[in-house]
Amino acid sequence: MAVLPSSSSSLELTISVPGFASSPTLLPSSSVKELDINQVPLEEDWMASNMEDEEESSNGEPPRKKLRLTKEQSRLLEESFRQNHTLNPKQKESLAMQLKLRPRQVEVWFQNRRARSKLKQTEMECEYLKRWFGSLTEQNRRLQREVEELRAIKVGPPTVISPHSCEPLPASTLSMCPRCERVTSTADKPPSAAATLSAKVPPTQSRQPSAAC
DNA sequence: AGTGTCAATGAGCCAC
DNA sequence: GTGGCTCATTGACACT
Repeated sequence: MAVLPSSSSSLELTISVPGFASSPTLLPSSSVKELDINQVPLEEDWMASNMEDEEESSNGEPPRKKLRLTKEQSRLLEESFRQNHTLNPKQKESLAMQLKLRPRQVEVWFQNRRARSKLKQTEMECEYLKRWFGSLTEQNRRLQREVEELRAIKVGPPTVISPHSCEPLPASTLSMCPRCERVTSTADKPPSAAATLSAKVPPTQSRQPSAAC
């Protein structure tokens, strides 16, 4: 599932460089100054500053900088992310050129973007499972109630409607006519030698009217 | 000051 | 060995 990017259009590329100030949007009190990359299009300068960084990083205490991608850069990255969640080296290179970023930065952005995407997906799945759990709980409650009701009905002695008197009769008074094999009630008639039915006969079955015998 | 966001880093795994 | 990935974590910065 693709996560829709937040769209924006303005272009403002800033990079935090300790000791360097150029952005008017930043508070003057900020200790870390901003370098507007849009105004530094020279490849050598950019490369040179990168080389400086690498040199510095190998020599002990590198002041870690925070790059903030511009909206336009983010937009382009999101666009290419929508097309492909991974980049081959050539795509990475050309995208980096286009965005005036290092290929490594593009790569990192895609890695982080995939991570964010996955996190969002997981969160959505979590939400979905929560809702599902809720509905299952509700369904379970309903079924439990139903079971309780059915149990309550079953507790009383099973009764049947007499085919003759149309009155409810205990099912234990039912018997089966040996000749026609129809259910009759001993309560309606005097007891006979016919085999008596046990109360196990389901009431629904014994409610069938028997006109014979 | 506390917190959230996100670029960046490093470790570990895997395929070639 | 190299390169690419995921994952956990760090640290800079913005925002409240």
